[in-house]
Amino acid sequence: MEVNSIFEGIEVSDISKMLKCFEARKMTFKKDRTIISNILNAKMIGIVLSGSANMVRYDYNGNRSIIEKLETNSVFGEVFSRLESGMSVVATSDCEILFIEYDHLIKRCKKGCSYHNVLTNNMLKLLSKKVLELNQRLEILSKRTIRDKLLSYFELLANNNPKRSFTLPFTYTDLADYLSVDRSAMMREIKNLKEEGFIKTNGRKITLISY
Amino acid sequence: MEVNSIFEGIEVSDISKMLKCFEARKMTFKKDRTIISNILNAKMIGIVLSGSANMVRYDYNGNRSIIEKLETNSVFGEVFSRLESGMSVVATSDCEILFIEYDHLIKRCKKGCSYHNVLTNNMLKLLSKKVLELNQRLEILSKRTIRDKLLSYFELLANNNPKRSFTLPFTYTDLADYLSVDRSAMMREIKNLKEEGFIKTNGRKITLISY
DNA sequence: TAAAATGTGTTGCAAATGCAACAAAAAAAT
DNA sequence: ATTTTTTTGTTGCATTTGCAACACATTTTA
Repeated sequence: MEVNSIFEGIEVSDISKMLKCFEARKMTFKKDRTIISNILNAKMIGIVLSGSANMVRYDYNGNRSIIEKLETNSVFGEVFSRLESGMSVVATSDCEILFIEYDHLIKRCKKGCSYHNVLTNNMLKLLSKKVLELNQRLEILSKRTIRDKLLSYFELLANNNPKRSFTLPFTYTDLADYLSVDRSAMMREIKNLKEEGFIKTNGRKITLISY
Repeated sequence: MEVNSIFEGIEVSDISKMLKCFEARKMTFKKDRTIISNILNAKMIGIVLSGSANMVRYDYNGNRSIIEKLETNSVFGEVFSRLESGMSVVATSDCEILFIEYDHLIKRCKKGCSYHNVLTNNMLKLLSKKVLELNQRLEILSKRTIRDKLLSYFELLANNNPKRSFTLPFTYTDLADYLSVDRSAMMREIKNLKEEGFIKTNGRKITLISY
């Protein structure tokens, strides 16, 4: 079975007990506020309880790269996804983030909370999922041309949909940052793909054409 | 503490008991032989017991990408690193691979092997490590130019070394595939970096110059 | 609802990259 | 020790990409 939340399969009453035991802290952030920036020290993980965020990095040229899209229940931070220099997490909508020290999660707590096993297994499955997603991301970025990057990303999005049609999960501007390419060059390539009959678009809704 | 092997902290005698319980199979491969190609079905994981291998993919243009370098103790396969279409694992030296079904690892076995917890924790740490590595890889590939890709990869390699000097872990030809760029273009850029005084090279030994 | 900010679509041009092809060096195989 | 294969280093040229600069549409904010 698919695990979506790190607390899946644990009673709500037990969760709040655990959180005390972990000294977890919940914080809220408005849209576009920076949740974390340049954290190198704390071995903290963050859990998106509600809302969404992007993990981004700006290089010295001012180019933004969207490293990762964080939806509700996403886990980020040291271990889950290293926050290296220049990286930050920015809220893309109002959101609630729960911060927990990583070590608390891993080590059996002294009070012998009975749900540590479930938690560990959930972590395992979430991490596996993340590895999968990272590999998909890598596959896309390892493509040599913008065209191939677009097509393999589109393929991924269309994969679940029998009509080979999907809606982009963000703006075209963000898409360019996600694929790490110049926006105008990307738009040009999308235009080419349309003219050559590979795709149809209607705003952010895209349909792949199968010859 | 750093975990390097999935069986770390488990007695050798217990390991062999477990392996029986898991129906694990050990196979040996000669250098350059394909270990797995296009496995989509089996939820197997492979553990490199000795030797090394590369996880590679060829696109329809025949371009090879080195997705991942697998050293001794690396874990690969479904969950750890999805083997998508076109991907394969190729031995880069004679090696021994242990194959285990993923579900066996996760589920408590019926016979109640006592070391399952240790195993799960090791998995967790190995996975965390892998996520970290994947993120580093992503950071490199998300750089927009060959120059920046080279520099951030070199930075990574030099990071441990106070002399800011290191030896490439593979050939320049492989490096190009690892960075997903054209080899000749990469060589040209390395030449530029040398001429502009950013690096010095002596074969595969490279030194970063800090102005 | 008016003004401001952000996103979309487009283009010319310069710069970076990929491709093809080659010679020479180094490594591996016989 | 010779041959064969692989790797390194290089270049000209075509293609792709990034950059800058727009106009217009859409969304957000005041």
